[in-house]
Amino acid sequence: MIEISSDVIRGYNDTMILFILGDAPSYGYEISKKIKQLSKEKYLIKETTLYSAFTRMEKNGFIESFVSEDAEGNGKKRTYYRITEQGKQYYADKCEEWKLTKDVVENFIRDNGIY
Amino acid sequence: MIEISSDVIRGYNDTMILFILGDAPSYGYEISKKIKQLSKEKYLIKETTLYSAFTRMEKNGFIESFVSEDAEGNGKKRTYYRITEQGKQYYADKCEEWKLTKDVVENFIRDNGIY
DNA sequence: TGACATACTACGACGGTCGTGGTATAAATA
DNA sequence: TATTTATACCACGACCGTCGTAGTATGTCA
Repeated sequence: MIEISSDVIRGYNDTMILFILGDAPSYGYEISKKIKQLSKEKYLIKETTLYSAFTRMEKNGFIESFVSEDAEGNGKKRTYYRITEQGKQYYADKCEEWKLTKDVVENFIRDNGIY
Repeated sequence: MIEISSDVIRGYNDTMILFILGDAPSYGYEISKKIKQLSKEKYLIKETTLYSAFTRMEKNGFIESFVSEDAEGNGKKRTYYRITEQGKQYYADKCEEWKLTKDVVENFIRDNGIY
């Protein structure tokens, strides 16, 4: 089983989080579950990576936090994050960048790595 | 003009170098020119990134260095690198990993970044 | 009772990238 | 002849996203 090293993904963790926040505000644990699910179990974001991304992105103005009870109404307080307009712009830029990146990298990939 | 941040490419610089060394041994300056050319001027590897990749990959056994006069026979000595069997295996693994990575990231990309 | 899932945070190490600056030779241009 | 540009390489240290470790706390299920 091949694993995706996090160094490859580096630079796209933020994009994945913003993709999810584009649908609705969410919180740490839920986001990590959604990343797992959307990647078909192929990628699991580390907790520390996730929460430090929150801190960084809030500082950068890409997301905003607010404390709220969760949707199930069980009275639990959670720190939710919502995407900002700036975050949406950043996400759109990243989507463009991805296309370029893909084009570039694929020039250096051989099918099955065979010469 | 959108630029590819190096953080995205991080983790694939080594792969690009090994792709080029898969054809024939080469040296720093030539490799950087080939990366520029193969990426259609969309990616320029930084000199320091390139030379520190050589050091790292030689330590890891992916490449071997040897000093030789260059092909034009002008008597200039250059430090050439050649890919090893281990390097070929690493490159093949990276090609496989790339497919996975692409699949994963694309689940989080929206066309034109629009919701 | 004990394991497991949920929910979050602090701290510090790791390592690839990159800015800065240095050395040296050769060719081209003014 | 003087200067610039291209070639060719390296040392050093800062930066920063990632991640291992560890800790806190609550709820659920067996």
